[in-house]
Amino acid sequence: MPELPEVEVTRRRLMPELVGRSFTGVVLRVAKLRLPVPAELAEILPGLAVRSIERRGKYLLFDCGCGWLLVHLGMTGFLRLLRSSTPPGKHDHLDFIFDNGQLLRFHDPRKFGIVTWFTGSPHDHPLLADIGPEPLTDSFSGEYLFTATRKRNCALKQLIMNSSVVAGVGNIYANEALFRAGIRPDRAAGTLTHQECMVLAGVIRAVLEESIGEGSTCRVAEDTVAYYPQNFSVYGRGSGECSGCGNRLEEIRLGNRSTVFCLTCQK
DNA sequence: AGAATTACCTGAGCGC
DNA sequence: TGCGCTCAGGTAATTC
Repeated sequence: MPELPEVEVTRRRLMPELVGRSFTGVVLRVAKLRLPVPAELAEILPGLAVRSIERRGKYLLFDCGCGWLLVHLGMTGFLRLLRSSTPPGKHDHLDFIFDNGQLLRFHDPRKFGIVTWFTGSPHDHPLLADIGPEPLTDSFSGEYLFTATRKRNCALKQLIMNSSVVAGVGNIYANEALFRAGIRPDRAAGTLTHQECMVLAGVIRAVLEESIGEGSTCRVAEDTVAYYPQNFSVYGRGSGECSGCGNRLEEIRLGNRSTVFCLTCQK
């Protein structure tokens, strides 16, 4: 389940390997992802070099000069760099072959991912145009969050998971951030005080940065990938005890998403 | 406009 | 052993 930290770690891992490299080929085995993978990639990409790899929310953007390769890992997707002779396995839907004998392989059992191509400005792409501020930049702040929560009656957790409010906060880090901020996930967003917004914005940034810093959330070895070896305070601990007070954690569903919190520590 | 619901997909885990 | 069920969850589309 790649969330923003996993996507960022992937970006940082791929940058030094791929920037300056040219595509020599594309092997498309399964095109039916969340959006169809355009077959034209095989004609477009060869000869183009990767100038940079950027990230917007959970989307990876490979800058190819005349256009962009847009990749989303969905729920179960990941990208691996392999020798170009490595035989594909199950769910290895797509390979990008590079001029140094490496291939970038897209693997995604649930096919919730996206691989597509576009030209023009990322700001204008329909998948990217409405994404809110990046939580790791100054465009996301307590002040912003205070404004964004005014007159909003939805549950706070659903609001911070709304990508048009803030980019890239998924279920895991929404649960974790609210626990650390001491705020109940089912609070109506509009009831947050200015001070609570300041705390929450800082905590969202902190949990994401810590996860990126650990770098271990997306550990990629030869042919094994493990997401989230670290321990979470509340996520996945529905029947466990609160690390703060020892009381039993509460598990509810918000927007059909598993939501875990502490009735004592979160107000 | 905002909020709630649904669709997409496969593997793991469970009860029987 | 295996069937059928539920759950996991990002996000766009749809509906209210």
